[in-house]
Amino acid sequence: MTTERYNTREAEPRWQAAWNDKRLFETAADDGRPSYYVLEMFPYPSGRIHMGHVRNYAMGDVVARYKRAKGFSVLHPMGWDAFGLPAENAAMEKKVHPKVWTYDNIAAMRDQLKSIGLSLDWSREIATCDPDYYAQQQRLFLDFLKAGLAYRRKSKVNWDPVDNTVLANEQVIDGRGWRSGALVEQRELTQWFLKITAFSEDLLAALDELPRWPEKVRTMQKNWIGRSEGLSIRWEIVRDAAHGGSPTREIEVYTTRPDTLFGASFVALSPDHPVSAACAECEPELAAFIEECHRAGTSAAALETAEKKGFDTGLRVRHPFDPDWELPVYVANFVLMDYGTGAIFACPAHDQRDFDFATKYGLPIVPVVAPEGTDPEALIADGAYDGDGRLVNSRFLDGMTVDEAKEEVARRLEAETLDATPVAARKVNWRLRDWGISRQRYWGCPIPVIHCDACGVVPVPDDQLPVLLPEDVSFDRPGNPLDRDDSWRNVPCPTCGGPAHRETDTMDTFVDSSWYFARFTAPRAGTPTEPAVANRWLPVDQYIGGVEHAILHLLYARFFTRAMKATGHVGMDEPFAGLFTQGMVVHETYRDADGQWVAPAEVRVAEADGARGAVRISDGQPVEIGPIEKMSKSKKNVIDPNDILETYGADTARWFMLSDSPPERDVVWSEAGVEGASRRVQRVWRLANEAAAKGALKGAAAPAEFSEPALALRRAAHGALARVGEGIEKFHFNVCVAASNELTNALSQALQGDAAVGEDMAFALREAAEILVLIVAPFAPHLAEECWAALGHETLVAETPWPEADPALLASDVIVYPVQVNGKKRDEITVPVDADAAAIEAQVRALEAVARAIGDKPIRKVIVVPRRIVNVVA
RNA sequence: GCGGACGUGGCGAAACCGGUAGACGCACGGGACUUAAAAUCCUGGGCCGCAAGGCGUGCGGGUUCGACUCCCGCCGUCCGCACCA
Repeated sequence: MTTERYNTREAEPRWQAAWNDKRLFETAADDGRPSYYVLEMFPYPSGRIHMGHVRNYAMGDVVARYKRAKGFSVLHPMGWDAFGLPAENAAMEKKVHPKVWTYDNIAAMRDQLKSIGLSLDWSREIATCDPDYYAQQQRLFLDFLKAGLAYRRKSKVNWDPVDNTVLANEQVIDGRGWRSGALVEQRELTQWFLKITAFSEDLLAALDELPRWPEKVRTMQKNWIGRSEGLSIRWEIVRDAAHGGSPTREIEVYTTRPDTLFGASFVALSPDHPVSAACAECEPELAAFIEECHRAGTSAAALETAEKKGFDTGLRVRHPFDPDWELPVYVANFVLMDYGTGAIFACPAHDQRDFDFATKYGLPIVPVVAPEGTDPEALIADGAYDGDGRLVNSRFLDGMTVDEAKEEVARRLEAETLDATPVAARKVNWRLRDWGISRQRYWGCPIPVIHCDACGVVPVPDDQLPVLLPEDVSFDRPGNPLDRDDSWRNVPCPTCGGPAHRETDTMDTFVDSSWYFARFTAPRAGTPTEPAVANRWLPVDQYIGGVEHAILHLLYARFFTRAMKATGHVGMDEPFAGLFTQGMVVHETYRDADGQWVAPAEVRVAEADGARGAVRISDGQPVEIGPIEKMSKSKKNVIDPNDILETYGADTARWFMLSDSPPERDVVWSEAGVEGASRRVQRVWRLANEAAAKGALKGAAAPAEFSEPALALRRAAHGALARVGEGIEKFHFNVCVAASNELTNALSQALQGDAAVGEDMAFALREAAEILVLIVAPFAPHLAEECWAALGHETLVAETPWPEADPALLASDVIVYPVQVNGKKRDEITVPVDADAAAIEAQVRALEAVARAIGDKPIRKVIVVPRRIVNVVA
């Protein structure tokens, strides 16, 4: 037995160099092989990779290496999502230019990623902050502008008056800027939008044609897009406010429950509704109420718990079905301006919000829907009823089902008119809004337009692209450096030559990641894509990343692909045919007696008397073991991949990431688990060397006859081979690892003892070792190369085809039938595969265990399920 | 509140289409090798029970010769969205 150990630190860089020298992972030109595009979500260059990256890229690499071995032409590129706020923060805090900071980080992370041994085509590397990349993004933007898919409008934004910048919703904490702590204002700014709503219907419908996406993600997108069918109803204003009044003669509301119209008790307006504003002009108390709503509205926490509040405007509207029925109009804090028409009619009996409101202000609550045989009043005794039923208290609707009543109301109101136009119209409403992409930031892709007083918004002409970011900027003052850089900002108008200025907003960084997968297919092209090449590779066959991008990134990318199709850059609608969302890497947390977090590296965990305990290594003080949580700096439960790679090597880290836990679930990182993976790596290496010494020579012919032990080993090898291939196709990597472990165990068994082996076993040993090496290769590629060389090969595993499992060895010539009596297993019998049911039954009836189990009852039936099981019914 | 997912040994988990529940691994026990340890190898184990046997996939029902798997009703955990009319 060999006592040496496999030296990962020496071997891994050596094999990486070997792959690199042969340029094995650079994607070949179209050579007629079927193509396969594997992509993992590209990282933000924070400066260090984390364990989540290792897991994500290990999964992608398994697929890439497997598909390559299966004969596909594989595209597996890597790049950097390199624009964004952290670079500007670093510039402010550390006085480093964002560009320098970003490219330094990229260099550091590239080295780290390369040490993992991923089969990436580095020749296609892109960073979204490369002028080459964002130049093409500017072309796309201008094409979208021309196609009407980009436009400018006024929009409310969160404005931080101290930092002079716009904040995203998630950057506003309790109504204050996350950085400055200043009270955030709502400001109207003119912003650029991309018209994602142009594709609402298609983005929704096409989700049903993405069978290889997780159901969860499709559902989340469906909810986000939020299609609803309803009726838009115009209510005539019959009495104006005491002083002043409404600018219009009517109020339009949107409802999905027109059937409840006879249960209407009031109309409610959003505080931002134009009619609310008009009424407020002569009604200081109302103005104050609206102001209060705005203040409360900035805090998400306040919104959740906010009490329903309203203010009677004094306006009265006429019920569409009854000229004598007048309803009050309130301004209510729970009505949203940007959904529907910003106004609703309220039916308290069948909507909980309306119910709360009506209860508070003493408004009527009339039930109009109830299941047959129930008391409508009792139904709403302690809350709104939103279930199904038949109409009551509703005149001509009485007795109808909800659906019938909806249809009847729509039909009648479409026919009625108010001021010569129909009172109501059927309407489909969407929750999805257009995508605001303006950011008042430096480190992003400049929006390539010029503002001219005479000509308006002028696109930057193609020969003046790209609009490059100026490099000489300072971050010592708040606000957008582009805005105060006159030499960059002031330019002549491309149309009239007069004085003009550049757009100083840059694009949301989600734009950058909305098309990078397409750019990878022709990363150096002078146009955004080369359509013929893009069409060969896209859609991405397998995309892998975290669920946290289920909505925004994935929805934006789906929109972008459609917009790029509309502008002639690609030929398909969907960017990702297959999507896999992997779970997080989590770790135990530790706290000392003072409640301070302690890092895993400072802790020693030991088991004593069956209970796990932990102490701090430095002072031996006990440390409390806390819950397992996502790795985060604040809780200090972070494992640095660098430490792992140095101690155990890349293969161990990769192997561990893919063992045990199913890929879609969280994986708990533990020291013991890594140690285990490391032992497996060493064991495979040892067994491969032993098999090389004891097994047949490379390329030896198969003997005609195999003894039972040799045959068993061959079956184990081919069985594992089949299971691993199947497992990879289905993303069951943990099952693949288990299958390769089983083969490792079988090989180890066969290698026991010092006796020389026969020709048949020698052949089986080599065959099993080679299969083991090849099926382990996608998971632990360096190890595989080392073993492959030990087995006498001069070629690389990375260029070796995936072996075919021999079907004859997947099936045994005998079958073990479990024998049940009344569904409980009592015995088992072994019969030849071709044994017929009658013979099996006879054998089972004769079993002593069967007789014992049935006692003196007669056998009623014997069920023989071919190749599966026998059940005796007594 | 709405929507979705999940619940199997001490732990992570596996189980094809309804057919031997617990593969594989972690941790643990016993043994071999060793002056000793590490490493390695062998070996044990769902639970209760001396055993025969019984009980076991969150709980309660149902369908079936047979249910982790299908159906109905609960309980629990996690995730997403959230005043969307």
